[in-house]
Amino acid sequence: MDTKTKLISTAEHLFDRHGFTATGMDRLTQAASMSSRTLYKHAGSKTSLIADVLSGRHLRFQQSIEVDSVDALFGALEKWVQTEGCRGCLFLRAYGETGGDTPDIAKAVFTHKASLYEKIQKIVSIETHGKSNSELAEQVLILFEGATSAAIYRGAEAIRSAQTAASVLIQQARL
Amino acid sequence: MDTKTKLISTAEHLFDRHGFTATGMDRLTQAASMSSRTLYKHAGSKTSLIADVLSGRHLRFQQSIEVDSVDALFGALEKWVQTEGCRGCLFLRAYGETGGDTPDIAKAVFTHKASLYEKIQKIVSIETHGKSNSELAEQVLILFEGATSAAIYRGAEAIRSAQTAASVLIQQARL
DNA sequence: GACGATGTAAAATGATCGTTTTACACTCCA
DNA sequence: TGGAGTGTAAAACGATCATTTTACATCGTC
Repeated sequence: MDTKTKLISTAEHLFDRHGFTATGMDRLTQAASMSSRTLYKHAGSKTSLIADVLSGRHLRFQQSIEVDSVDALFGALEKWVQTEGCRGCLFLRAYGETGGDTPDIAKAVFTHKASLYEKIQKIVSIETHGKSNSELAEQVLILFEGATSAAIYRGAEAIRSAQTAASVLIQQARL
Repeated sequence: MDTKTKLISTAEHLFDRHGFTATGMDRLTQAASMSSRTLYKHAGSKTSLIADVLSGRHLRFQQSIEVDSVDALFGALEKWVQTEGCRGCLFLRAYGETGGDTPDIAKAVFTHKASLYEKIQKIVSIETHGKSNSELAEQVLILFEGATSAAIYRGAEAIRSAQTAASVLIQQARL
C-alpha cells in the first residue's frame, strides 16, 4: 500500500477509536510504522491530516450509500456499521472536538452533511413520485442521524427501527 | 455562587464549547477564576471533573424533559437548545473523545441514555394507551437523538421536523 | 556512477499537558 | 487567642504535545 494511503487509513482508525485530540502524532507514527519526518512530508500538519481523513471518509461513505430507496439507505448504514464499527458520526465528532473553530475541518463537515441531505432528497423524491415536501427528506435525514447515534449504545437494532420508521413516513406521504 | 458549583458550570461550558481534551486545566482555572490548588481540592482530577459535569447535566436535562407527551418532549428539546446551544449530545461527545475507555465517563453516558429511553417509553405508553410496542419508543428515541445531531448543522427547524415525524408515528400506532 | 527522490532513526525544539507543592492571607468558631 | 478550614499566587513536576532538524540509507534513472 502506498505511503500516504497507509497514513490516512491508520489515522482514520486511530481518530475513530481514540478521538482526534487524544491521538498523538507519536502513536500515529508508530501505528503507521513510519518516521515522523515522512508523516509530516505527506500530512503537512495534524489539522490537514484530519481534513484529509474526513474527505477520504466522505468519498468512501458516499460510495456506500449509492442506493435508490430509503430502505436500501438504512441497509447501507447497517452494513457500514458492521464493517466500520459504530462510534457515532466521525464528522460531527471532529466538529465537536475542535469547537467548529478550525475552518478546514468545519468545511469538511458541512460539505459532507450537505451532500448527505441532497442524496436523501433525491431518494425521497423518487420514492414518493414527487409528492414529497422538503420536510420529509429532513425527517429521513434525522432518522439516519439518530440511528447513527443510537447505534452506539443500542446496537444495530436501532438502525432497523429507524428503517421501518422511515418507511412508515414515506408510506404516509404517498397518500 | 458556591465554589464547586462555579467550577462545574464553568467546566461544562468550556467542555461543551471547545471539547473535553482540548480544554486544559489552565484555561479552566482562569475561566473559573480560582487557583489550580482549589480546583483540584474540589475536582480531584480532570476525569472526575468530567464525570461530575456529566452527572450535573444529566439532572438538569432530566428536569427539562419532565413532560407527559411526545409533542412536549420535542418542545422541551427545542427550549433546551435555545438556552444551552446546539453542539450535539455532550454525553456522546465525551464517550467519543475518551474512546469509551474511561469507566466513570462511560458509565455516566450509559446511565443517561438508559434513563432517556425509559422516560420515552413511559411517555409513548401513555400516548398510545398501552397499544405501543417497544420499537415505537426506540423510534422516538432515534428521532430525539437525530434532532439533537441534525440541529448542529440544520438549526432548530430540525427539531420541529422530528416533532411532526414522531406524532405521525404515534398516530399510526394508535390505529 | 552521480543524483534526486523517498525513506529511516533519533534527538531537539519550545509549548502545553495534568498535577503537586511551597508559601501566604483570610475567616469563623471554640 | 489560636487553630482548622478555605482560599490565593506562583513555581515546579515529569510527561507529552506537534513539529523540525540532523545524519544516514536505499532506491530508480539519466
